Amino acid sequence: MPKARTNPPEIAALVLDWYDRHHRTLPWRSPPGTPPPAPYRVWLSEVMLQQTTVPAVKPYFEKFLTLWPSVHDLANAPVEHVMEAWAGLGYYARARNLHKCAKAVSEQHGGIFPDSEAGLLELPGIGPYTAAAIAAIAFDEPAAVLDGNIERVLARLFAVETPLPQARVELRKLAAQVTPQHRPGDFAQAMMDLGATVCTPKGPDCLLCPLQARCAAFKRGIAETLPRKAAKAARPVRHTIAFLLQRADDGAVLLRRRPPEGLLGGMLEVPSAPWRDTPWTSGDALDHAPAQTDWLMLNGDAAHVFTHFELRIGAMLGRVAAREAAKLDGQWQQPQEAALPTVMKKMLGLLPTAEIRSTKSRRGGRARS
DNA sequence: CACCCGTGGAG
DNA sequence: TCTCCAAGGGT
Repeated sequence: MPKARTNPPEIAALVLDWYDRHHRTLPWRSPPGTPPPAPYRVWLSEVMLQQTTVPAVKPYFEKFLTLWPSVHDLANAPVEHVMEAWAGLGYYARARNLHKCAKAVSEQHGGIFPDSEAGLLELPGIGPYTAAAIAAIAFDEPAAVLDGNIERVLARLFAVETPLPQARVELRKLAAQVTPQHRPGDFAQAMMDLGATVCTPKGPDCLLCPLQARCAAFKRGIAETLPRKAAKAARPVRHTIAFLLQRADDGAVLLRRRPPEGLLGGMLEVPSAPWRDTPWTSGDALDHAPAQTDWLMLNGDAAHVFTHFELRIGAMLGRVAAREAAKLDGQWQQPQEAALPTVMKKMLGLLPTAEIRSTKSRRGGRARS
């Protein structure tokens, strides 16, 4: 177990000094040295930022604050509305847990977030990283924050050559050693900014790094090779056929609510044949159609990449009269207006252009592929 | 620990 | 086109 060769307080001082000169202004952040943002804002931003980039989060953060200015507002909102507002951001369990957490804080903590790392850790959707980040940023607690950025900075600073995820034990220890008692929140954000803008995964800009003189990996010329990681598994391909069923009078499409857990849990979906590892023929897929009608195979297709598999999507087009539509399970929405996960929007994107508009003016017309 | 869980941007 | 991966959490 390599020992830190540098003086931890010196590391923090260098990083904080760099942060004072280079910090970025973000909607959920207070400038260095000023009072921290409300815990609600810190929590909301940290959950949204889990495995998600800053540019992707910005508009969602603003939208949520407008819709639900306080944790009570969010707690009192129907979970369906929260899922809808989250649509497109990904990792939908976060939205479910966000709502659960808001209810817990609102109803069990009087609307006040716990101010300790341990207390925060007990809330839904708040894991080790987020608990430490909120404690440090919102409550000025010297919690050791460790995210992907900080892992990279520390792995390089101390030349940790053990591959992830095993290296985490050591990295946690190093994070604790380096975390200062003073301005721990600014320090955590500074380390993450450093990782995001200077100590980047590829092509780190070591010449601009405030820690260059202390960086063991830079000294050995191996900065870019760290942290080491275990090889990833190949991504399998799965196949489905989307059933684009339109209501004849207004062009609305049939959508269904997915089960609450698992992939895209709780989100709306376009009905589709089971996602399997072999391609479908139109005949086989029809066994899974949501209604008996004339189905037309469309020529277009689409693909969507998930974390652990790729989905290839064909589509069939069907049409039912309003009276028949009312009998089917699910809900009818205009294709452009539905708040859907991206993969479902791609399915709707397979609708022939003429079919997306209201079909009122061309009733009886036949779909073409 | 291993696996599951989205998305879009960068190189 | 393809690979990597971003302020991780739940199970």
